[in-house]
Amino acid sequence: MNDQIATSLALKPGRRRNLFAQVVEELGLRIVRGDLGPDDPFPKEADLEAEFGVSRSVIREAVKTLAAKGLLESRTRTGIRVHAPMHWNLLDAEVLSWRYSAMPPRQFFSELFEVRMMIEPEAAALAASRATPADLVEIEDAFHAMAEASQANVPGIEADLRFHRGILAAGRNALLLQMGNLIGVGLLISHRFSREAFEIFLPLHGIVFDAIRARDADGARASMRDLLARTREYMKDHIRD
Amino acid sequence: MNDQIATSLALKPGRRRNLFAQVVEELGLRIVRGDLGPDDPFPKEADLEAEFGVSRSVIREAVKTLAAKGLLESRTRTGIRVHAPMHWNLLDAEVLSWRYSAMPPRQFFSELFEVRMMIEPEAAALAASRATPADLVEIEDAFHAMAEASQANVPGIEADLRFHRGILAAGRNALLLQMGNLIGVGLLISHRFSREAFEIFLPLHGIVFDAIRARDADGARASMRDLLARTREYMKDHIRD
DNA sequence: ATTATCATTTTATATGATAAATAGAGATGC
DNA sequence: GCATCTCTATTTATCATATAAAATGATAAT
Repeated sequence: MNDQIATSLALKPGRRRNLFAQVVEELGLRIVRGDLGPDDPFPKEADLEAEFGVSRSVIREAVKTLAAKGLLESRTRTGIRVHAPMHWNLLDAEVLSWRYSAMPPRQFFSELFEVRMMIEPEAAALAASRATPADLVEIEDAFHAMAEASQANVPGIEADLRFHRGILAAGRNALLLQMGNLIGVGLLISHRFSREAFEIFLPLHGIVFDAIRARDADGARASMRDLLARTREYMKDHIRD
Repeated sequence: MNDQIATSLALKPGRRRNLFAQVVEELGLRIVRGDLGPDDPFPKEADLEAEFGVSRSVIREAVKTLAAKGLLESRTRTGIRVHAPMHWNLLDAEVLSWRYSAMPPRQFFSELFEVRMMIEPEAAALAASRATPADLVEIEDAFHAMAEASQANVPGIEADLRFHRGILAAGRNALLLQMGNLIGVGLLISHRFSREAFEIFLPLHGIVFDAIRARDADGARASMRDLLARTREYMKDHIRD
């Protein structure tokens, strides 16, 4: 096989990642974009081999990966079928990023914040009741890293994520921690469309942390809600599609 | 290869599903149970082949599947490494079910309801504002199916799930819909430990639906919160580990 | 009209070979 | 000593080919 022409058609020249990852990403994007719907005939293994110019193992492993994320299903004789969007594992980091690149940023952001608003204030309240000393240290560390990044005028997105994840972790509920991916993409968007947001909202993070450290569940909930609501308002004017 | 002895050791006699699915489940369970932690040396491909008595393709595809669910990572030369639990896709239906079978039911249930309490009341409120006529029909249908199942004294778990999923869908936020898996497992537990719960809480479902149909967001939120809180209370006394 | 049988298509599994990546050992230079 | 560089051995990544199993839809039998 090794059809160079087909290869160059489908596989980007970013030749750093392995073939498997490239095929997964390309097919994942096509599905999430809606190029390939549940009713469209999906190419069978042999066709995908030919199109991407890769071996059967690569195609099969990519298909299994997408199936594991709920994007499709593959059965003997039937072939490959795209699943309806309700079956997709939307909280999976990869699926989330494909979806981000396939949706208008404003809509994506609004959907995302709707869920964050449900989860994070309650998570902060739980953190206030349950945080271990180690949890508090982690959150405080992250906050200091944010402050330093702000001073040094370097992107503090990583520290920001650590801060929010730290709060989720302190809630001591593994399912909550799962929402970390959402926050990650949310921050990515914020930082992409506004450099200032980070510094503007730094003090509000401090208020959240103080409430958690003071074991003030209601205060933690309220201040987290405030932080998120204000960020959402602010970003409304800064995201352009 | 085809080592019959090794095969019989690891693979259950439930010979209905294919080898791939059996290996995925067995390894998934081992990881979620903690038999294989992030620091333990994970068997390499060749060892897994030998242990399960299956070919490389099956092992590789199983490993890719588990990697797609965030349970592990596989790299050249390093081999396979289990990921820390914070990376697991806990909302994936399969991972959720492995986790359920690996945790004390009470703890699992409590963790699960903590998140449902954050999501579903707000989802109900959103549904009250946003539900399309078709959404309302679907929710009502599901409710009637629940009522019929109750009358006929047959398990209405499927209708119950449809009801809750219908509300999530009516919230018109794809990320919310993702929580459907949580609800599914939650119902499975309820129905497993108590046959009566379903009938006891049927009327409360009706109240939620009425509020949504009346476009009463606050009422929908409150009644859903009530339904969940009471279910949680009730189940507290009925789950035994 | 229902069930049984069969042919065909597609994925599932097995195997063996080569390529690529990289952790770790060991050599080198300062 | 300590850093850096080189090489080697190990492991996964990829390719190629063959055979098995599953399941759909047609066809035949009852």
